[in-house]
Amino acid sequence: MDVAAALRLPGGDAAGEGRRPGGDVPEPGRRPTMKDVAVLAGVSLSTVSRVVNGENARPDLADRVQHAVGMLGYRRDVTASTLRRADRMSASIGLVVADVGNPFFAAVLRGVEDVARERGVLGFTGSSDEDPQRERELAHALVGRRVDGLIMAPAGDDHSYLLRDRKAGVAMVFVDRPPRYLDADVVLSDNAGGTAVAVGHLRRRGHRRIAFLGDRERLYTAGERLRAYRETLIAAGIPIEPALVRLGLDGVDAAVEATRALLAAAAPPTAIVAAQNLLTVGAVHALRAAGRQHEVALVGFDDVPLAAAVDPGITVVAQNPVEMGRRAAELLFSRLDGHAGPSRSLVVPTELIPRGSGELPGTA
Amino acid sequence: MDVAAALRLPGGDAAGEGRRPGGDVPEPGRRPTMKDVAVLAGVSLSTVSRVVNGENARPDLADRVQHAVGMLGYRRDVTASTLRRADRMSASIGLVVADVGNPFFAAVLRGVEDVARERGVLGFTGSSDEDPQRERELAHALVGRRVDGLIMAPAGDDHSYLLRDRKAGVAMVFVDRPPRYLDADVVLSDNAGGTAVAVGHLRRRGHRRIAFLGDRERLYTAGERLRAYRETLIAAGIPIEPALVRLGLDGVDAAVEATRALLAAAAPPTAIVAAQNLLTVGAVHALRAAGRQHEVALVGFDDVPLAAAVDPGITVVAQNPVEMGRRAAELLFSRLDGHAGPSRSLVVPTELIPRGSGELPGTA
DNA sequence: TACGGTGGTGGAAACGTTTTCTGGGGAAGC
DNA sequence: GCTTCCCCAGAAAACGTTTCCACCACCGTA
Repeated sequence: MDVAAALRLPGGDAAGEGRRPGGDVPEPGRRPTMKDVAVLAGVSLSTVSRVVNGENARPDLADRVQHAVGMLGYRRDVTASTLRRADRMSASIGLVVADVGNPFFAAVLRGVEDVARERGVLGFTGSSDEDPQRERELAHALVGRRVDGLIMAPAGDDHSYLLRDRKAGVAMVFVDRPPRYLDADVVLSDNAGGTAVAVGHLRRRGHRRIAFLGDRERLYTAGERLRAYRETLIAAGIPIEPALVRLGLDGVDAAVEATRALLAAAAPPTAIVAAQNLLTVGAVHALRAAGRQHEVALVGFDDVPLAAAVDPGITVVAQNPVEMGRRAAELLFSRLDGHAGPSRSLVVPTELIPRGSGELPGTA
Repeated sequence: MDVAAALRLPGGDAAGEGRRPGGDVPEPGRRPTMKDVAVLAGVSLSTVSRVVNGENARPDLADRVQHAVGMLGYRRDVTASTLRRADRMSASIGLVVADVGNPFFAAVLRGVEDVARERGVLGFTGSSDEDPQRERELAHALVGRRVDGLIMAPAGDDHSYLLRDRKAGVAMVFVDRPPRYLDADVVLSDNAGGTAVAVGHLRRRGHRRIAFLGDRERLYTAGERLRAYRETLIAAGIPIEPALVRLGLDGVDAAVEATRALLAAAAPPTAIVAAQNLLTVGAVHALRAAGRQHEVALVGFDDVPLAAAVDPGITVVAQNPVEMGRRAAELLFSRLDGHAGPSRSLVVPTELIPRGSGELPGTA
């Protein structure tokens, strides 16, 4: 029986690539719908829907439907389904991070995917590039695609614009950085604790002149780490020396330049805390270029590949981005499953990994 | 005028977080639709649609609509729009790579996003983990969400299952690896050329005993690099020594182990080619652990951060994953724009970056 | 035998949007 | 002044699906 002809479908000759006479317009190709399946199986549309969704139907009818589905290669249209169904669920979520290409955020995304996969949920991903405006556009674009939930590493400093969407039922979880003017679940690294450990570690090796390389202050993580740096030093009775604090560094090159300037100063630091993965890489390069990598101590925040292979090995305060992503996804799905309690806040611990660079002694 | 009351909307008190009496069920919250806008603006549904889509309408009516849109916070439902519109475009694409968390693929995704962003297109991302079955499931899930196109770094060895979807109008481009049993656009790295350069580079330093660390052979890139390794050696009159070829390595640890075994052998290699980023990292660690990093040469395929900071610096054949992603996206969008020519195949060049490890002399 | 309950079917409405179609109003042309 | 044409507003159908509802057949029980 020629199924395709019966239904006026373009014909399912899966092996027929290129069998068409050359040069004709590629036919648009209609996709089989439930109605097609219903006709072929000789049942009603509703029955097809029920069978496809696994609700119970008369066994013989179910068989006919399954068979027709197979013949036509029918696949349910999730978007149409979402539009109609009572719960409006799309099995899709939106992810906004600073940069998909940054290994830290890539790992976060991976963590989210691990959890989402088990539920058959797919995620849209987008990079804000630390631009609040772009973050907003992304969030709107995602909501417009009717995602069930949003996981964001926000760049902006006002997230009240999301209120309306949350009220409309969009679940949201923030990761790496908390929202502002919006009360929502959040998963953070132990920024302050990790930084305090880093500074303390250097202090115990006798360092007093500890420099700080920081990202743009408006970013939450940068602010937290800077704050902890200052507080830890002050608690140790060491005054903050502004010349040793370099902020607003937005990448490897900026860190190289800042480190070079620090080393060239009249009173250079004996140790450096690099508050972000790219800044650590920059500091390493600058230290080596100056030939002082065995002299000036370094502790980085966030681990980097090959950190153990350089000489000296780079001591870091490692984060756990995959775990952060997983946790964020778990919080999100618990909301989608109906959990309605007050917002939760999780802190994923950091771990100091000594590898050499952080154990160089201070000139006490 | 109380807009919300007029339309039976939940009420837009954006500042009213928590004003609800505690403990009540969070109301589901209906989202305003075009119909609501139409009622408020006192025009017909079609007029709202036209205004929202920027078609020309009477200025005074357009103003009323815009105003109503603002008051209600109306946002168009892209999924419903896709369902109805003639071209069925969703402004969404699907991306399937081996692992979102691998820096190489993360960079590819970033390249794709750069191009997609300009068009207001958002991408779903998923990791196949090199599992053909998982790849298939992902592709189906994406098509079920009615993406306009697919960009895939395939794991499987038969992609004819995508034929039906391509016929139905889904554009597809393959990246990093070509499809099989399917004729489609593809963007590749110069795997063979890059490997030949790597081997030639070592040859010129007098190396004859050059080992090869390779990924699972069934992966296209792994196969290509292995082939080029063999061919280059044979062309140079050097017979392949099976003991020096270690395949099937699926990560850092496997590479560490393989390198350790190579070094411990009776006749160890004087140089190593590591055919993938993670394998390079593993080789570096093993060489250092054995204290032979200044003795056994190393060239890696695909660059890694900090490669310049280790001692010796790691010579690599760098790929350009961001560019690969961009090119793939450009090919995809050209198809979506109606380009109907035969499949195109792009090769993105690689670049040898000498940093020291590849310039160690062979014991000629 | 009559009756209410149960389980499952098919028809039809609905989701939020775009598009086709019909019709009215005004401008232009005779 | 009348016709023709064009532009654009509004009504209604359609996209592919789920859900509501009416209905039927069958079962067990009174």
